[in-house]
Amino acid sequence: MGCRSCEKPKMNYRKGLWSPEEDQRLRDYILKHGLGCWSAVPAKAGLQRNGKSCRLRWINYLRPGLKRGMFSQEEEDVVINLQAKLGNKWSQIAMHLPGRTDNEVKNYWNSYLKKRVMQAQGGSNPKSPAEHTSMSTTEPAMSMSMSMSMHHVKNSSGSTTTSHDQDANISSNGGSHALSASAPLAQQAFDHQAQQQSKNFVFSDWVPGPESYSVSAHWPTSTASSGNVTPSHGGAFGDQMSGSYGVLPPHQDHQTSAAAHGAATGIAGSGYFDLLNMGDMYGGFSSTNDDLLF
DNA sequence: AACCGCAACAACCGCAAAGGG
DNA sequence: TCCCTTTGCGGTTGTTGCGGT
Repeated sequence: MGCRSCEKPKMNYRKGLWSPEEDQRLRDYILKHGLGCWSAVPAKAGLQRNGKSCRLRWINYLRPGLKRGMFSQEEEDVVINLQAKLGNKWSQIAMHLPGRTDNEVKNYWNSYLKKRVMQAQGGSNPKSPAEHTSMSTTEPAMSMSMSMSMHHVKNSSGSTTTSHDQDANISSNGGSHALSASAPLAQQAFDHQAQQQSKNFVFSDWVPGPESYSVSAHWPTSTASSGNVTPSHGGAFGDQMSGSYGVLPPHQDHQTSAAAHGAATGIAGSGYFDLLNMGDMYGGFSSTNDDLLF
């Protein structure tokens, strides 16, 4: 783990929001050199950030395959139920949500789902992580039933829309019930979705810059899951990271309008790198297993 | 138009675990 | 085995945009 070869000159690191230029630098660097010693990335990429910040930026925003935008009903169900079962183990929860980061899940929970759960529970405080932990290790099924009235909304054939096989396997460790949300919660979540209609369910606006990339990156071969890396929509994103990307409009800032996101979505299916499919390509993507699957 | 409150999200901070020398 | 460094995770804070008054 330690990377003693990494020089680390003491410097005043930049903080705050990332500029498009910084994003581009980091993206370029990772594409060319792959993931390695984060502490060395800033210097080598010409960024005045610390490695920690670079890592976070890559994981939460720049890396390919990320979904952006509202959570689907199924994703909400997964978050609610896994939170009830695991507590605030956001990285573990995120593992079940391809394309979602632990940070995104955490934010979504804190800003929305937690309140919904509280309301559904009659205003009582959500369980503390400790409570979750102890309950999940001893009586997970009880934990589920206590947190909300459960009923099945998914069938065993994997009708979840995440199209990730892993999702079909989500179940309580000790129980036989499928993960699901209570009807009130589901309705509330649906209402929330309706309110957020303007936010399209899109994938990362991770798009190449003005130039075409011809990448021959040094992705750790041991981490390039050959089983998952199966470009099926024209994109070449195998363990060689070879191929060139189409020329796209300049990178949009992450807070662009839904229309801009929609444009990106359209691009994905029109001969450019299929970002949509990448969510499946990197099925296990989460902040906790980048190095394993990338 | 200005102010305020709120929601959403990006990013930082601190801690613990992991790994190499 | 210890020390140091890096990485990963979760909590928290900061920023921005939007709607209401």
